[in-house]
Amino acid sequence: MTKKNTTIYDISKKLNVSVATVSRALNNHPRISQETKELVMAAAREMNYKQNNLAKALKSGETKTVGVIVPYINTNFFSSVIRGLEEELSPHGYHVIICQSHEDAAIEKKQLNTLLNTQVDGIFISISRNTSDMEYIKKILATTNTPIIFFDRKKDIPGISTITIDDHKGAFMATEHLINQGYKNICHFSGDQNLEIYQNRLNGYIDALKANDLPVVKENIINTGSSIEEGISAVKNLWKRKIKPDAIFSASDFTALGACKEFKNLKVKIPEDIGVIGFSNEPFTQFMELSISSVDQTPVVMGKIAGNVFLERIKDNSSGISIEKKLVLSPTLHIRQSSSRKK
Amino acid sequence: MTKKNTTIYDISKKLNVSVATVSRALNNHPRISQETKELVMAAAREMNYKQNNLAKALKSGETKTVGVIVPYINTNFFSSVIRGLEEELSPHGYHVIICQSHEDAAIEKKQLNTLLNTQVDGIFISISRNTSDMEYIKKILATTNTPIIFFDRKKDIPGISTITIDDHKGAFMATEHLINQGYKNICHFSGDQNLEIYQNRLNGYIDALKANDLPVVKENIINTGSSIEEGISAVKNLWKRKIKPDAIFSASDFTALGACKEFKNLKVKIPEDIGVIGFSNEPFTQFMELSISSVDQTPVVMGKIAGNVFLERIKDNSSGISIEKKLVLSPTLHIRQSSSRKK
DNA sequence: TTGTACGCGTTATCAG
DNA sequence: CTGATAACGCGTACAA
Repeated sequence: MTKKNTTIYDISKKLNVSVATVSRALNNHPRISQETKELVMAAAREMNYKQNNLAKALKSGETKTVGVIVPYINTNFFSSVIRGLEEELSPHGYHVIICQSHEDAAIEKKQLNTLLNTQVDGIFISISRNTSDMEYIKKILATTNTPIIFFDRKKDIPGISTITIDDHKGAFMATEHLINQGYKNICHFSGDQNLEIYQNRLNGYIDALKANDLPVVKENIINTGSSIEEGISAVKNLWKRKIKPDAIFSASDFTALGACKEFKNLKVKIPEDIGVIGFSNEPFTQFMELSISSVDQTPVVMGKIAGNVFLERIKDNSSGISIEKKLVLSPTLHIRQSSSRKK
Repeated sequence: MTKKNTTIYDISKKLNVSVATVSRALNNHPRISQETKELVMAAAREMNYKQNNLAKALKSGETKTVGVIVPYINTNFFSSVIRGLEEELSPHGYHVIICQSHEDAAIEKKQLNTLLNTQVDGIFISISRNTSDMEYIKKILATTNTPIIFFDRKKDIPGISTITIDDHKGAFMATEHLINQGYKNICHFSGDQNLEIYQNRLNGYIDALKANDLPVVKENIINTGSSIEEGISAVKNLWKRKIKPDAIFSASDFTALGACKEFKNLKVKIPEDIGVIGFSNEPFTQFMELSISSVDQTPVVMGKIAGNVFLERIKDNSSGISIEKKLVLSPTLHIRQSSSRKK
């Protein structure tokens, strides 16, 4: 009762030709007569033949499939990167398998291995918060040809290409924008310092202060995560101080949002009394009645470029060369109401 | 120079046993001595053996991979469904391939075919806006065993299981909530009527009015898409009327947002002068300073249930039975400021 | 308990 | 231009 797919054997039997001929006809091989070509094509259509990519992959060693591992897929940033990836690779016949690490290094490692077992042609990773051990990745690099590409959340490893945005620059721009708006006592909500992106944002903040002859105050660097709640409680603590800040550059839009909520609660006026700017350009930042300034990471573009790096790498691979690339995209500052004090 | 993966042949050669023994040892076959089992395992680890799922799949006919086709992946709803799908299927060893139809029936059809060629074990689809021809899907159903499952945006086809939410109920609840808040002249922003979900929301709205002895006014059903801009312009047109509505039930959160923006612009007070409620429970609806009421579709749950339907179907398949399921989830009403007039 | 040999569906090589 | 056959890596029926 199980429906069987028709194979080139079925076609060859029906037409009394060899499977080799059928295969060649189907692949439009030059040394095959137009006549039989059409004959085969017609039979294939009639018998509803569908090429079995599995067998082809086993033979050729190419699955035309790539894997991508992200912490969670249902965030604006990661789903947008994956969108870009799919749109870049799909026209070249590649499928995209998605895996979630749930911010867990152990799961991430496991996903990586199952992807390798599935013989994907390439793997894209944005590492989890607590990923630190890179030895097993180096081992994979040494024992396989599968290209691994990091995007956004990366570590520097020889042989691995990376696509990131210039977080330092984004943070620098955001901070300097606040300074230009006349804010002088600027706090930073820092995000998880285990990740390079947040280290870079912190450094961008510090360097912008220095470049503008403002003091770097240790107490103004607040260690937060990336949630609304942490933004709220950070502001609560801040407002117990005698000397209060007049601006906040948050490494996350969500903590920025939490801050805005709490400021409203405290009847502190934005942007008059305090300036706020976030990072990521989450959709909600522009929807708010009091729109929140933010740094855009152009995630769809990042995905497309990651896909392109992979395609180039595949091409280079066949010609023997394969040099890692370190691509850094430039972020865009979106200035909105929450930080616009000057007219 | 190309690094070759080690196969069971390599292990068998090294250990001077047959490939069959290696294969069995690796799969923990009962009738194999503990001794050789450990020997093989050790060698496998040492030689960095990775099972080639491709070959296994070709042999077994199961790829342990499913495909999912959605209009776009980077929307909160679809990426959340896919998250649920991945979390349900991953523990069972399945990978998820994602495809985007870009709201184009032709692309959707093409994606479906390439997924079929890749021999996926199942396909999940939320159809595009302009998908109407179902003949080729019926043909696929007739000629292959691959289960196809629709979620959210569906058509009724014998043999295809569907997972949806009760859009009629969600719309009914939303409308009745507005009525209970004392609103009497309620408009509906309707969304694309080619899709069942929007038809059902419209009908839910109409039935709620009837159930509460309110007149169904044709002019109060506004044909909109799902963008902020359309919400804005719809309100602009509405406010040219002599008799103005006092509430809006929008089939989309984005048109609801547009409406709120325009009302602010017009200095119309929400919820005092006009009540607004949307649909989808997009993250931003709760973030707004004036939070927007909405109907939650529980997308992650929908994805998990879709995955579960697939798993059950696979099980049933081997036992010969396979009856389609039509699952309808119940939506949840989230009442927020934009529609809360009574204390 | 272990080994031999075949098949999954394709493509590629070598003959003719 | 076409045909026979090996090979991709694995699991398994059959045999020992």
